[in-house]
Amino acid sequence: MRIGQLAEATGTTTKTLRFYEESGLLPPAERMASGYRDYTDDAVGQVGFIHRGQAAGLTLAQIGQILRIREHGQAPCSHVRDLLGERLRELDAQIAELLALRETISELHAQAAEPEPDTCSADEVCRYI
Amino acid sequence: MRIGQLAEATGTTTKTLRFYEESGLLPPAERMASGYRDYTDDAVGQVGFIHRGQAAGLTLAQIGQILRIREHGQAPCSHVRDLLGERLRELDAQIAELLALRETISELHAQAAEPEPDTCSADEVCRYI
DNA sequence: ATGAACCTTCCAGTACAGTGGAAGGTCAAA
DNA sequence: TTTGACCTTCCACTGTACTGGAAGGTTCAT
Repeated sequence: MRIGQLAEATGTTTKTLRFYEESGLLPPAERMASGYRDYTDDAVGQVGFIHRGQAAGLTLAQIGQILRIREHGQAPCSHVRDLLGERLRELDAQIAELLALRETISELHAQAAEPEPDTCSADEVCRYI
Repeated sequence: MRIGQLAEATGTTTKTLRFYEESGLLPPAERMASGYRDYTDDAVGQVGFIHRGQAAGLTLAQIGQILRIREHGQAPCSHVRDLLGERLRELDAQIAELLALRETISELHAQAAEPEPDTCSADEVCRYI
């Protein structure tokens, strides 16, 4: 399979696949006589793993860690457990922050929903902020 | 006021203040004979406006837009209203996305909380992802 | 006069996950 | 044979908001 076909099969771009290879997330592909990358069907699953990792909120660096543990012949389960736990805590913090921000903005927006004030004092940029 | 004093008064750094000036968020400061930037007290309020804008979830580019409207002598109220409304919609989408992601990760994490499986098939990287 | 603390400019780098484009090679069909 | 789609490498850039550091000038106290 050539890189364009793999890209189509996995819903990504050739640029991204080369970037993944360069980043150590995909093993360097075999090459055809022409120099074109020649992927086996396994590659679809490998890219799928990367995408599932991303969907689970992991960074490419973290996905790379898991892959490297697996390459060393170990089961990366406990590491994955830790990563997911950590991500969960980060997410909770992030969501709380965003909800607080939403409150702030919601109030500002409600105030700003009033008709254009004729009296915007010249010494402030905007009374709503 | 020199730049270090303004930085302290506004809770930021000299690097950041020079960056704001370069980005057009602060008017170029007057200079002393030595070449040092010389700020008036107004600058504290100007930096405060930037910080309040950031706290309201606006980007520096958006804050710059508001400032430029104000410079043209217009009241930027309706523009601010639009920006806040847009930001609110973005936030809602972002929060929904994060909550969905939290669900996904939570499930994966619960599965991964079981004791280390002895049987991790060799053809998958990690059964939890 | 000398050292510390402050200031100046300029260049470059951070994190993240790619994206854009140039210059050139390969392959199949018309 | 030539056109078009595909592939290769390499380098640089995107956006966001700064941050780090070098090399040098200024101010003030000791």
